[in-house]
Amino acid sequence: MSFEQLTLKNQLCHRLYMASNSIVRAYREPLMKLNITYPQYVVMMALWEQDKVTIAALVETTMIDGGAMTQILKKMADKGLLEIIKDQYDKRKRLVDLTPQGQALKIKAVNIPNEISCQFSSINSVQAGQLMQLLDLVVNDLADKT
Amino acid sequence: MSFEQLTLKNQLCHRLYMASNSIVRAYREPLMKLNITYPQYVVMMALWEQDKVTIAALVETTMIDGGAMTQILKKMADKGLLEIIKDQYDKRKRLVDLTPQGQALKIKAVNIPNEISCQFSSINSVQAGQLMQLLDLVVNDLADKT
DNA sequence: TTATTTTAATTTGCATGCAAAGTATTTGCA
DNA sequence: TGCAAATACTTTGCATGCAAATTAAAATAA
Repeated sequence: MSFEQLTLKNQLCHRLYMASNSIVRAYREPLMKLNITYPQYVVMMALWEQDKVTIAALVETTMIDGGAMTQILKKMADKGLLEIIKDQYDKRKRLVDLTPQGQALKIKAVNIPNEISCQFSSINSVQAGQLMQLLDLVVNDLADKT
Repeated sequence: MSFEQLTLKNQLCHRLYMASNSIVRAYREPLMKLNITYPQYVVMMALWEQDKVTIAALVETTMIDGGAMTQILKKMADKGLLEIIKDQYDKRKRLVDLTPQGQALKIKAVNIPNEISCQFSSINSVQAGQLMQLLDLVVNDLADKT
């Protein structure tokens, strides 16, 4: 156990922290055209894949905090992108339902992945795949450590 | 340009987002013993490496936002970990100086990297190295895109 | 059935991340 | 020298992330 590990350049975590912040920042401008933030974009992607899901399901898919999710969904509902409906069979649950505008936003968003990937001049698709696999390992290792 | 890219499972960014949040969350408990947050820990690591630096230098090293840095340093100063001194040669600048307590905290922190790495059961050191290299590429590609 | 426990969301308080505006100082140029 | 432009920070407003407390409803046990 040495002090050498306590160095920023040796910290996987700091790398992740910087990379995550950098890439979220990169999304900011393209997403501004859609009038949504990055976490809101994540929610939209989840809903474009599967609509009319419970908030709990959305929390699991996106890994966004439940408390934050409430606030995020409220803002998105205010923008008219979705509606939050009570589940008639279990009144504790709420179902999130995209509005036509929410559905339509997908078309405006379709080019965003390309806009972003254009900024990665030094990473090819193989490396991107490797990176995603390694990140999955990180997330899995850290999951459910209650 | 297909809709298939607009899928959470195909999003490098979402992987990064989840991984970064997960790992910062993992640091929460160990750091609570030191009474600091993760960004504060990053600042401490930077200062343990090099003390008496300007705030601008700290911002560059840590990649923490300047506005946030002001707040973070203020809290750390309140805790007695550091002092913020005016640069006598350039009164716009401030120098950050660790107190003896700030220096001493390093000893209590020395085991944290091990505590964290123990949680990575499915990643070996080679993969960790690969991951860090790939993340550096990401950060570099996205830097200075003003 | 009633009481206890669990589940699903919301709310609250604190700590950032980030953009934009504001404040001192210092530089640089006419 | 004098003033505009650049620097180095700080402040402010908004949007999360996260833990903890709270509320409402359903499931389970007694």
